[in-house]
Amino acid sequence: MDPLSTLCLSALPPGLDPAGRDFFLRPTPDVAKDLLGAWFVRRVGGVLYGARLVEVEAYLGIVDPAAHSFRGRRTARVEPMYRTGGHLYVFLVYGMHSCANVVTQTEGVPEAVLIRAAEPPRDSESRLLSGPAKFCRALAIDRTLSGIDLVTDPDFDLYPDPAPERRIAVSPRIGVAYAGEAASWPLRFSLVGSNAVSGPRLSSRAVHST
DNA sequence: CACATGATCGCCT
DNA sequence: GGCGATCATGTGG
Repeated sequence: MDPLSTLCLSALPPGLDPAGRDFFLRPTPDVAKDLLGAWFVRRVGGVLYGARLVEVEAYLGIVDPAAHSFRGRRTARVEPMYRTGGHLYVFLVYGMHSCANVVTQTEGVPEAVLIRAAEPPRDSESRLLSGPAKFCRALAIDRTLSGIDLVTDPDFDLYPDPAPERRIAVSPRIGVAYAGEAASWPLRFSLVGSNAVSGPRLSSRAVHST
């Protein structure tokens, strides 16, 4: 069955405004934290689908050994990371899974936020998007969408949370052991208490208020 | 619950 | 040629 159908939205919660360009033209960890609680929405065949982001990671570009753009690497795959903030960068990992990033910062500064997990509109399938590849699968996102602009594309929108949750868990990024010291940088952010967060359950992690 | 493993291929050196 | 910004399934405690 079509996984998208479980993300069908009859209507968005009231009082939401789509993120404009400026939202994305800020330090990447700030954008990452402000993406928590945001609704990621797309339209397919006139129908609205979406989910609420609960876990993200910041990738800091040329100085970040875990980033695909480390040391300015610029290939066809990574090209969307060099565009202005608000674009989408999608790549394939392990030959079978897609992962989606929201590009940050101004044109030429290749930083991004990896979307790691989201909550579906109805709580019954709470783990459907609890991982970066599961998020992409559930929303039918693949590499053909790499490079689209979330700010101007009529079929995609991002609605930041107007009343952000203050309890944000901060931890090291997942799956980047190859990056040496950078593997321990505190660049993974998640909403405390969400059922949809990926990976090991939070237990004794640092919790931070913003 | 914790760990281990196989699947599968585009991307870069 | 080597290896992933992962997931589902399997085993054992």
